[in-house]
Amino acid sequence: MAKAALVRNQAEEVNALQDTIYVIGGKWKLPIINSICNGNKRFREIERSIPGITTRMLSRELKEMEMNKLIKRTVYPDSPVLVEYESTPYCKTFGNIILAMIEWGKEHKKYIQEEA
Amino acid sequence: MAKAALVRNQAEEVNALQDTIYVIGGKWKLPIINSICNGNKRFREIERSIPGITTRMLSRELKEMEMNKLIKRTVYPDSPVLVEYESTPYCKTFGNIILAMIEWGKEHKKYIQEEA
DNA sequence: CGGGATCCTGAAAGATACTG
DNA sequence: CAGTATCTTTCAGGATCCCG
Repeated sequence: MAKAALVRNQAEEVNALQDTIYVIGGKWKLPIINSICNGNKRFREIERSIPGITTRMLSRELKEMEMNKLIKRTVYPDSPVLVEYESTPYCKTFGNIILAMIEWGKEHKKYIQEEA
Repeated sequence: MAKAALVRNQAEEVNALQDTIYVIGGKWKLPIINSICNGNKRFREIERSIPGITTRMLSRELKEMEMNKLIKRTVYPDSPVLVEYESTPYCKTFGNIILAMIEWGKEHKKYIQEEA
């Protein structure tokens, strides 16, 4: 009984972990979420804030994230057209993951530098 | 000055985030780390604990993780041969990330189920 | 500025079979 | 049990050019 419960919980946790990996998989989703949550609103602004990303990838990811209600896209049809992206509350649920990963990355860098 | 500091910190955080994504990228590294940290030691045991993984992927990842000092591999050369994998302290530094991701996955499942 | 449309490659991952 | 060896496929991601 206790054994069964333990096994079930482990399976549940692996599944949860794999689901999360599936949702935020790839190189760009978390950096984009992070950028927008940091207050970047414009396309080029977000682009510049993420080293290495191309317009194509940013465009694709933003579109997908809008469909998935992760961000809100607003067009102000003056000329020239102005577009703004905002994070939704749902987007902010990734905060803990992003913080943990930033933290790990900083520690890792320290570790690497001490070794060298 | 304050602005410069803010910008620098943001850049530093993006880099840390991207470094972390690079290190734990792919579908399998975190689930494997999680499994071993949960006490699974044997190859087939780890394999069974991770839905969808193939022996090939597990074999490759374990080898790489051993090289990177994430795990320790011990062979007990009785017959039949016995092999055990253990997590190193370095491996455990991913704990917070994994916990945050498991937590998110569970919440996400609740959210999906409420919608349906 | 804010993207879209195409074309293309490399690496990740899957399938299957086999070994000591 | 604990893997290795091939072969194949998919697709995320890059490069480039184009548009209003």
